[in-house]
Amino acid sequence: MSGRRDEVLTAALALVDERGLDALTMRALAERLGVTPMAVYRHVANKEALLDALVDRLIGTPTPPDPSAPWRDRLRALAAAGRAIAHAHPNAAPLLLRRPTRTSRAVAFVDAIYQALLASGLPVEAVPRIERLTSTFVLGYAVSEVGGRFAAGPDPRATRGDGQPGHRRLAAALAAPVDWDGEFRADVDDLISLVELLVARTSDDDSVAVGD
Amino acid sequence: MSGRRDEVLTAALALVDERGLDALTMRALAERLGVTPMAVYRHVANKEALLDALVDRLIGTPTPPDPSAPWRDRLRALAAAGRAIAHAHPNAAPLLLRRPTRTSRAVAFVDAIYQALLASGLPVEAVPRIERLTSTFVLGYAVSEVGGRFAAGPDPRATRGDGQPGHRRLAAALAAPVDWDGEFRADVDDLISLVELLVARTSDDDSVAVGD
DNA sequence: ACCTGAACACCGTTCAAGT
DNA sequence: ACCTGAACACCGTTCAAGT
Repeated sequence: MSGRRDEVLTAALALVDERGLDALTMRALAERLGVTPMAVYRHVANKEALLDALVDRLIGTPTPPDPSAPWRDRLRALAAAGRAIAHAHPNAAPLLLRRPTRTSRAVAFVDAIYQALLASGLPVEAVPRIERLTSTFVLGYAVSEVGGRFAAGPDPRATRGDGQPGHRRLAAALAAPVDWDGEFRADVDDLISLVELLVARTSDDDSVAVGD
Repeated sequence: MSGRRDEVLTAALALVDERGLDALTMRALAERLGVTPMAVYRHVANKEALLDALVDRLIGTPTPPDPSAPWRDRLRALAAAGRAIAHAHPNAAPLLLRRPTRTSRAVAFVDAIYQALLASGLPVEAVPRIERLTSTFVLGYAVSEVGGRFAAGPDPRATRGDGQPGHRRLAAALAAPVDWDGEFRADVDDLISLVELLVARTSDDDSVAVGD
């Protein structure tokens, strides 16, 4: 936890931002720090640990929303914050889906989602599941977006699914350019609608069977 | 497209299955094929292309569901098939979220989802978005699952979010073991409920404003 | 069409040693 | 506490050459 470790992580993240994840080598990192490759190992156990520390630093960036705000706004803010991390560091984004991240900052992030979902009135036993559903979607969307998994290139697209009945019927919709910000907001709003639906089902049914 | 290329991909996938993604090196692959490293380059342009071909092979495995089946069943089958790929090849699974995959097999998979969503009555202009929402979730879930992102280890879990209010309120729910198959089915059913909700909203509102 | 052999410019990590 | 230097066992990929 020496002060130097922070410098190492800052340099590592800068390297990834500038030149991509593949360019992050212990040797390149050492060079950027003006030091021998082996000197890096004083501050980080090995490359795996370096990547984990990087994820922790990424997750630690956003500040959790005010717990007194309405739960819908909190969920929207948390989703936007998760996506913003990937946008701020597109090259590092794939790491977000790569590790358990049990660090305290990651736990704090999850906890903020738990609190928002609890405030919605969702039954306690459904909260962890919906948290995983939500954060899996948010991370998956953001990583797909910056990683180019969604990027339907302009020219190949027209002929892409020609023989496919679904693509043919959707030709017009698929030809239009996509507003990714708008799509993400619509998705998050849909997930909020889903939460509301589950809450409504719970209160409809007063003999709620729990457990076993 | 020579017959040998298939052997190369089969060997590559076997290598990944047995020894992990990191063990897939051009040299190790060559050795498994009983050949010089450079001989592999006759059948695959470079390592990137090898990985892309591997993704295509993974996606090509499942057969699309019978188009005459009810759309809900089709969606469930497609989701299960996507998840099954990750379970069959856990070491290769991370590749699924790593590339655009515009190959014809990937397009066929997406098209089957399009067809199911169109059959649900979802408005045409919402179908691509809900397809992305759905497949992002399915792939994200499956990859997280086999990659250990969800795996809350047994002992660290009890004390994991101690200071966190959300975790504290959920202590009982978080202590219970998770049925991942059941959770996935519940998630897919929830997404189906969401589709139904969007369909209902569309027909409620007869002045559907579209476009611009 | 398919494969080899030597080489180049890299990796992560170990060990023993220095200050 | 922090860093160096040499070494080991690897990488992906090029080029020129062979059959």
